[in-house]
Amino acid sequence: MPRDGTMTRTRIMDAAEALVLERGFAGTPIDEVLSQAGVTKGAFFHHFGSKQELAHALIARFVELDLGNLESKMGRAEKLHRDPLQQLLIFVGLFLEDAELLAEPSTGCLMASYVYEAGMFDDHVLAVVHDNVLIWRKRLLAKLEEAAAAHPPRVHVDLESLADMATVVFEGAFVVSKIVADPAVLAAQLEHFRNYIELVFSDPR
Amino acid sequence: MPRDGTMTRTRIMDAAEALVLERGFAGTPIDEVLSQAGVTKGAFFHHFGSKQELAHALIARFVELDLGNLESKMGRAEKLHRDPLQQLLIFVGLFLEDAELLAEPSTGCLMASYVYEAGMFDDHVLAVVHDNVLIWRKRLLAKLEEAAAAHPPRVHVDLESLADMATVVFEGAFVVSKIVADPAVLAAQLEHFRNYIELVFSDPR
DNA sequence: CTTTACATACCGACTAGTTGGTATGTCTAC
DNA sequence: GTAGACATACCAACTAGTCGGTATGTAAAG
Repeated sequence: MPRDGTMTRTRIMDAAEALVLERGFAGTPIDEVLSQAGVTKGAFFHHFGSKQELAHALIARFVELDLGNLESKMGRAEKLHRDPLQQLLIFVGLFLEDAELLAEPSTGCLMASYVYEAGMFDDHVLAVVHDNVLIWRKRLLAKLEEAAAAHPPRVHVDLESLADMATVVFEGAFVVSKIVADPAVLAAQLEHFRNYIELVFSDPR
Repeated sequence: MPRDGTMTRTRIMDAAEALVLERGFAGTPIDEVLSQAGVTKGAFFHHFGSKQELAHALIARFVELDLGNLESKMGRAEKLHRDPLQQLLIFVGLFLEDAELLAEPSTGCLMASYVYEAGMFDDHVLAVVHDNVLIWRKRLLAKLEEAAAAHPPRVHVDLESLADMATVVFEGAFVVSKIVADPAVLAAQLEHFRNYIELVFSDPR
């Protein structure tokens, strides 16, 4: 085996992701990525055939981490309680824990960044984003249906869109958090989301 | 006065806004705007001193319309009912009416588009976005405090972040709606938001 | 153990095309 | 005629991508 290039590749991707989240994909020239990562143009085009290929690598890595986070937290929630409603509340709570540690506004979500430049990417890249959101929907919907079976909702709610609400809260909170330059926005919104679920399914007294 | 240029100016801005929402600001070359608007480079630089000046004009117009929408709907809600909680629910309902008319996903929010390219804009431009979100927060917070006074919340909620939740829902729903290519997302999320407010303030029975 | 062969990792000058912006001229309404 | 509303030609800087070449590691033949 020749020398290992994964270090260089990772440094390029780290620098690129940070820049894309701050300036957008089209607003991030390759040269800027290179100087941030401390590598040369030759190294870049050795690892990525084109800028578009970098875009794909970035979103693929982002989504993989995101799905890992989803599964990890859902798995922990499922082990921490037997009741599906409580599992959901714990699941949100685990994200809340993370959110409360933020010292400055999150750099945002690469998916949203891409969506607001959708015209720059081919369908291949956008499909990764699309699939990820549908996986979140499916995973949360299944859990919501379990919860609804055990705890009949006190008001009528559409469960599929309630599942989507998780993604909506994250994406919306990222945007607002950046606008008002306040890292606490995400935690506060997650708390409202948890409240809502609790109120919807709480047994009427 | 010689010929009226407001028509040309508007056409440039309309074309630019559509393109920016689809491809981002950096991803939208002036030439593309020109061909879409059917005007020439001379016309463009007659109306805007620079591309950055176009960015400012776009967000200023967007925010002005947005604030008009806020005030208009809040005003209508306040005339349709005397109780502040009901006013809030009607307020959200009026946005819901609009959302239900959407035949395809909204083109999104220019503020979010700018935030995900924040590094491209000067503080002057970003401040317009910041101020707008704070105005929404202030307006809704005042109404929420009235509502809370008349209807003590059944659970503890932070009213300021609940006010922000309106913006969060819009921004988040725009993103998700675009990702899953479904115009119904916004209406569904607004309904959840309305439900939540109702559940929080509903008098316990 | 050393030489040869070969593969991956990387370098940096160069190019073809694009982009924001300018310079200058023309037309039109008053 | 003059001032604002355009049009056309043009430029300098930038950008993605290329290309010939080098460095460094593995593996097998001698």
